[in-house]
Amino acid sequence: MQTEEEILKIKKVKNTAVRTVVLRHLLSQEKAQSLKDIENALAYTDRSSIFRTLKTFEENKVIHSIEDGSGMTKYAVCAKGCNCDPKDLHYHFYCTNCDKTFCLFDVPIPQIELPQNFKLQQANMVVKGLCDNCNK
Amino acid sequence: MQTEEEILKIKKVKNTAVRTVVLRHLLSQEKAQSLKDIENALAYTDRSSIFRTLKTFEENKVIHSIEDGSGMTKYAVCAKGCNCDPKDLHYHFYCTNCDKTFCLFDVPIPQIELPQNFKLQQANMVVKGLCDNCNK
DNA sequence: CTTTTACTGCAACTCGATTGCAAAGATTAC
DNA sequence: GTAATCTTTGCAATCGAGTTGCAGTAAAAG
Repeated sequence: MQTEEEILKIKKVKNTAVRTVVLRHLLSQEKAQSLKDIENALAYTDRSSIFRTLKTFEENKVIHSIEDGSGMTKYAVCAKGCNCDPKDLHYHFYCTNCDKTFCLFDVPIPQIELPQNFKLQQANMVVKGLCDNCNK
Repeated sequence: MQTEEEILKIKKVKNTAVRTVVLRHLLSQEKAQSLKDIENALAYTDRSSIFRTLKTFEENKVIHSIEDGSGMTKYAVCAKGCNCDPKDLHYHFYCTNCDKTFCLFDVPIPQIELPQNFKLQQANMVVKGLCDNCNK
C-alpha cells in the first residue's frame, strides 16, 4: 500500500494538511465516503475545504466519484495505475440494507458495444442489492 | 405505440389530468426528462404535482428513474412489458456534449457475476460519452 | 346527496453542493 | 532577508433539486 505522500506525489498534487488527512481517511475506509462521512470523521476540518480537496483529487485522478443513487456523491481512492479511462471501469455495489457503497474491482466489466458512431468516455455502473454481510 | 390511457390502465394507475399530460410529455421526448424539464414544458402544472406524479409512476412501473450524474434525476417511460426487474436492465447513455440522457434498449447487458453471496436487486448503468449527433 | 378518499397547487422547508471573501500559509521575485 | 504573488483554508452565505404540510378541489363510495 502506498502512503498518502507517495500517492499525491505520483499524481502531482501538492501535499497539504487537509489533503493528507482526507486521503488518509479515504484509504482507511472499505466503503466509499460521502462528503458528510468525511466531514463527520474529520471534526476540525471545514466542509468547504474537504469539498475543494475532493474536487482537486478527482481532477487529478487520485479518487473517483460514484453516483450511487443515495443522493450523496461518494468518493473512493483510485486503484494503483488507474487513469479513470474506460479500461479502468469497474462496478460499484450499493447495499440497499446497510447503505454501503464499494468498488467491485474483481468483477470484470464486459466490453460495451455502443451504437454506431457513439464514443465512450466513462461510465457510472452501480449495482444494487444485498452485500454478503446482509444477505443472510 | 400505446396511448397514455392504455398505459395507465395496464399499470393500474388512475387517470387524471396531470398524469395524462406528464405521461404524454415523457412519451413525446426521445431523451429522459428531469423534473425541471417537465416543469418547463408544462407551464401550468405545479412542480409538486409533477413530482408526486413521477413517484406514483415509478412505484407502478410506468416509468423508471435514471441517476445520470448530472445532479438531476431523469425519468423515462418503461418499455412495454418491463417490470423493472434485473432482467429488464438496460444501459443509459449520457452525452457529455449535448447533455441528453436516453435508454439504450438495443445494447444487451451481460450477466453480472457478483461475488459469492451477493444478491442483485437492480442497477443503474450510465455510460457517458458522445452521442452519434455530437461525435462529428 | 353526503361522506370519504384521492389529487392538486401553493408555500415553506430540507439538505447536499457550491461560492465569495478575507485571513493564513506557501512560493517566487527581488 | 523582505516584498509581492499565488494557493489553500475556514466561515458564512447562497443555490437548487427534492420534499412535505396544508387547505382547497375533484372524484369515488355509500
